[in-house]
Formats: sequence, C-alpha cells, structure tokens
Amino acid sequence: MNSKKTTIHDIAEKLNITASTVSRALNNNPRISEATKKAVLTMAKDLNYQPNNLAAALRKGKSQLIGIIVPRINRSFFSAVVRGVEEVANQLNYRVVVSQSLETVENEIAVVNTLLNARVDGIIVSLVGEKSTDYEHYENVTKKGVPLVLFDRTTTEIGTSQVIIDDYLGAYMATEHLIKQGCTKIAHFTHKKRFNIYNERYRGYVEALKNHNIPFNESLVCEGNMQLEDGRNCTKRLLDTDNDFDAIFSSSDYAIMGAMQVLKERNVKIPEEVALVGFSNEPFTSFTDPPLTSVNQFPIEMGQAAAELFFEMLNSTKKKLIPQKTVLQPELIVRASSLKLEH
Amino acid sequence: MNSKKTTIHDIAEKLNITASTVSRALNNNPRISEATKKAVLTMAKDLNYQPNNLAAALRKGKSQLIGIIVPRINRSFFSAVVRGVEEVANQLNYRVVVSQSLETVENEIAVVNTLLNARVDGIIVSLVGEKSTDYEHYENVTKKGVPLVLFDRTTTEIGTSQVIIDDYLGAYMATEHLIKQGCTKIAHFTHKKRFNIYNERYRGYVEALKNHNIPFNESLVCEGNMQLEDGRNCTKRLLDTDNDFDAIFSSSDYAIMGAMQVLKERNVKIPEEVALVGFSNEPFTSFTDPPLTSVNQFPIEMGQAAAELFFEMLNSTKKKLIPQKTVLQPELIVRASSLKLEH
DNA sequence: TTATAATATGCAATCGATTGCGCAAATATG
DNA sequence: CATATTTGCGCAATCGATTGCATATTATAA
Repeated sequence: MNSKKTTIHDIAEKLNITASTVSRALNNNPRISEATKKAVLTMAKDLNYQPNNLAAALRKGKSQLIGIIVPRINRSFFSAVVRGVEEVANQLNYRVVVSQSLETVENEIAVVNTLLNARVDGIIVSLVGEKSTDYEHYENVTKKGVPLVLFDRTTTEIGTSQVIIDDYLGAYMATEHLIKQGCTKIAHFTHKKRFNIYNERYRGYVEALKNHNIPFNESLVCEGNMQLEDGRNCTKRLLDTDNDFDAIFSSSDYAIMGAMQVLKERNVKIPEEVALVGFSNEPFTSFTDPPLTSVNQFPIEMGQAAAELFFEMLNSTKKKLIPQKTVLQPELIVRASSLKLEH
Repeated sequence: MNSKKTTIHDIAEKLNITASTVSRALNNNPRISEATKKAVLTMAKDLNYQPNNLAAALRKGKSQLIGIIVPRINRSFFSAVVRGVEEVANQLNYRVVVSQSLETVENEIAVVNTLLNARVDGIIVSLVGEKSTDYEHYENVTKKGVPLVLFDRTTTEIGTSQVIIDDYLGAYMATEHLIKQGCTKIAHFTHKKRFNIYNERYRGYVEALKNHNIPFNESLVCEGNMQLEDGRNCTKRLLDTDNDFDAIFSSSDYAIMGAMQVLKERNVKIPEEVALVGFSNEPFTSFTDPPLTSVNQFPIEMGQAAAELFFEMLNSTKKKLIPQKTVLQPELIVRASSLKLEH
C-alpha cells in the first residue's frame, strides 16, 4: 500500500527512458517529442506521481516561497495584506510563508533568519523597529541578493522597494473633509512613536489646517499608543481641560472608537457637537453607531502591489536595482460620524 | 562580494575535516568532541554560514513546514487561528504556509496539491465543502501518511483528528441566557447550508427551548448565508410577517448586525423589545451600540490545539492512529444587547 | 601487556529533480 | 548524393546536508 513515493526515475524505468527525459517532458521542454510527453504524463498519472518541489528547489536554488513578516497576523489590516500577496503569488505558482514579529525586534531577527534558512525567494515585511539599528538584519537580506519589499511601516534607511499609501494625502483629505463640514477646532490623535506613517498623517493634518487658514493648536494634539484606551484617555483629557473642539481626526480607528465611547458616555452628540474621523477603515467602522468615517488603506491592493514589486525585483537581471516606491491613493470613506451637513 | 553561499563543505575545508563532521557538529551530535564543535561554530560564524534547510529537508524527507488552508485569511476568526498555529509551530521550529481556498472546492484541491508538492509535513484545514465527494483530496492526504487536522468546519467522513468548539453548548448557553433574561419568543438565524457547526448550534437552540418548556416555533427560524444582508432580510421578514418575537439568537455576528441595523431603523428598542445574541465574538462586537452579546470561539486557542494535535500525529510511531477530537468550551460574553435585567 | 571498549572522525551513498554537453538519427540544404 | 542542420534523448554532475558503516585513535579492563 505504501509503495514508496514515486519519482521521475520510476516513471523513466517503466517507459525505458531516462529521468532527464521525464523531467523535461514534465516541464514541457520543446526538445521532447509530443509522443513521449504524452506517455510520460499518463504514466505519471498512473503511478500517482507527486512532484517533489524540495528537490527541484535545491537544484534550482529557488524555493517558490515568499516569506511575509507582519507584527500580528490576526489584525485585519495585515491579514488583508497577506491575502493580497497570496493571491498574486499563487497566480505565479508561489507559496506564502507567514511569520509574526509580535512587535519585537528580537523576534523579527529570528524570523528573518529562519526564513533565510528556508531559502525563501524573497521577503515582504511591515517593520517593527523605529531606530536605524533595527534594520541591520534586513540590510543583510538585501546584501545576500534576496529581494526585500517593505509595506506600510517602512523606512528609507534600507535601500529597497516599498509600498505605502499616501498617508499625508489621506490625512489631508480627512482633515479637509472635517473643515468643509464646518469644523474649525479639530483635535488630532497620533502615535507617540513617530513611525513614518504617523508623521505623514500628522503633516497632512497640519497642512490642511494651514491651507484653510485655521490656526494650529498644539493642545489639541494628543499622543498615545493608538489603542482604544488611548483614545478614551485623550478624549477625557480634551473634555476635562475644557479645550474647545468640534472634531477629532485620529490616526487610528481604535483610538477614535475610544473617543466615541467617551463622548457618548458624556452625552456629546456625534457629529453635531463633535465630528469623528478615523484611519484604516477597519471592518468594524461600518458597524458602529454612528458609522465611522475613515480612510481606506486598500490593504488587499497593498499586498498585491507588494507582491508585484517583489516579482519585479526577482525578475530583474540587473544586480543593482533602483528601489521602487509604490504609493497607493487612499480613499476617504464618509459615514455618519462626520456628516454634519446633508449632501 | 557575492562570494557564493558558504556550505558545510567550505567550513570543512577550512578546518581540514569533512562535511560529515561539520554537519554533526552543527547538529550537536554527541559523537563530536567539544573542541571541534567549537571550532566549527566559530568558523561558521566567520564565514557567515547560512544553513540550507532545503537540502536537509530533501535528505530527511521532511520540510519543517505546516500547510494551513482557510477559506479566507482576512477573516478575523481564521487569521486568529493561524496565529495560534504559528505560535505553537514556531516554538518547535516549524514554519506555517498559508493558503486560501476562497470557498471553492476546486481551489481547495489545487491548494492541497501544491502543498503536497511542497512536501509540507502536514496540513491543517477548515473545510469548504459539504458533500462527501468534496473530501476525496483529503482522503488522499491521509492515505499518503501526511498528518491532517481539521478545525471548525470539520467532518467525520475523513478519518482524522479535529478540533472544534462545542457549538451545541455555545448555542445552548446563548439561548438559555436569553430565556433567563425573560425572552420567550426567540428567533434563530442559521445557515442554509447545514455545515456541522450550524446544525449543532441549531440543536443547542432547540434543546434550550425545550428544556425550559418554551414551544419551538418553526417560523421564527430564518435561513441565509449568514452575512449582514441576510440578517437584514430575515429581520425584515420577521417584522413584516408580524411574527411576534422578543429576541434573536444568530449563528453569526454578521447576520445579527443586520438585525441590529433594521431594528434601529424601525425604532425597535434593543434589548428592551428585542434582545440580540450573536456567535463568534468578532472584534467588532464590543464596538457596536449597544455592544453585542456573543459566543467566544477562542480562535487562537483553537489554532494552538490544532497544532498540538498535528504534532501528536507527527510524533506518533503507530501507522494507524486513532483520530482525536479536541472540543473547546465556548464562552458566552454578555454585553448590553441582551441585558434586559440588571445583574 | 593484550584484548576490549569507547571516542572521534571519515567515506560514500543518498534524497529527487535539473541541466550542460554530447551523440545518434532524422530531416533539410545545396 | 554529401554535408549541414534539426530533433530527441541519454550521461553524469550537481544542488547541500544527512547518515549507516568503517576506521583510527585513545582509554579501560583483564
């Protein structure tokens, strides 16, 4: 019953040809006659042949695997990106190996190493670190000639391709939207660790105010970890210090949810008294009451774009390729939480 | 600069020993002296040696990879399961390859095949199909001696281990909770495709009614695809046909969200007039207004349990192992949507 | 001191597929 | 008809690590 796995040699033997021919036949090599190809194919089926990619990978020096590293896979944004990558990769007969860095650089280093050991053909990653010393293991990757693509949480310190959305623009659109709804005292929630993405969003916020001649008020900016609780704290502080504000633009949907909770608890009307806009368009944003205006980051498309950049690098013949940067356009999804005017 | 990848042979040469010894030293084989081990280790570091798992995998016949197949990775339940699997797997130096079946059996078949080609050491899967003919490709897997573990959407038709939560119990708890809140006319939303899990939940609902002497009313059961829209339709139908009901227990959080929307639109008070309970404890359930009572399926724990079953199978010396079944206890998470009484 | 056991390492085959090179037969060209 | 070309396939090395068996050296026992 367990008649050993059948190999191309078994097929060759049965047909009185060599393994080379079988290999070429299976790979549809033009130098093999149609007749033998057909014979090989049917014999392969008869013997229930299952190709061993490991052997091919070893010989060819490529595993048809893409490693992808995300902080945590069970976060809707990241899992959606993975989905996008997977869909493009599968099309081209590549598989995706998923790893979590769990937000620590040590994990990240370990994970990069095991992926390299597994001889993945490339790595797609959303970074954990923020200091430039946190990137050495990635410089190692590029030095080895393994394609590396960054997404969302990126850096320019590693000279490699990346895909991001235009965070600046997203924030600008969000803020401008609030302004057009008549808001003039717009608070902003941002991350205390100033990743690129949060800095850009902050910039967008500030610029939108400036371009509409609204004075920037430092005390309306609140920093935190961008979690629900941080949003709650920021909102309480705003309310308690009696800072006058009529809108909040948060760089995170979770933080703005905290705001919504606190405002409701204190019977502040949304959006009449305070309008709310988040960032990321998390799946829950359409289920809140009122539904939350947010900025769509197109995570699936981001994954697809990352995969495409990866394959470009992979297929590039040049040794030194110029890092590409794909910038996706964000989309402001307007829902009731910010709609003070009828449209 | 690109001085070829260094192999154990390079290390061997430098030290005037053979590759065998290097291999054994790196694997900490007791038959190698401490001295040479140390020498090998430092030389490996000096030469920037990166082990090639492909070669080892080919030789040993195992890849240290676990394939996991989910309908879609960007669904919070599934991504959380993947996270659980990954965490256990990494501990044991295994990597996880993720694939999506995208809810079609054809995709599933293709994906199983490529995983087998990649020589994964086993497969963990939540099934797509519902007909027994949909399982042939999996019977193939077990026949080849490749460990297979099912989770959530399982079947007993494939003789293999599985991990599920006690869906019956979860539904029973949910229904009983509603009864204790004083509800007597409890509607139920279920899936029109009667996967095991939905059948079990249906059973739990019916049994809870029975045990509390509440008559079962067929017309309060509504079937659909368990999406938001289905929940909306079911709720409208219930309202429009003037079926009297004071609660809904839905086998899906999405469907119950549809219910919440429609009820709000029609100014039906939640939970006073209609109490709501969902299933799955999706992340958004705590963000709705009112927050949604739901049944926690412990997805991360489910992933961990699946991984543990996998490793049990892997390490079992017996050829024929008895399929194990891990049943997790669900937890009813009570939130405002069903709380008619103060606690 | 000799036989025996333990220790440390080498030899060579192996996992399964790929591929450059070579060669014979078939076909085309002049 | 002789030479050149194309077609179809085989030979054997190769990818890099593992491992059963053999061997040499040293330590121990009798």
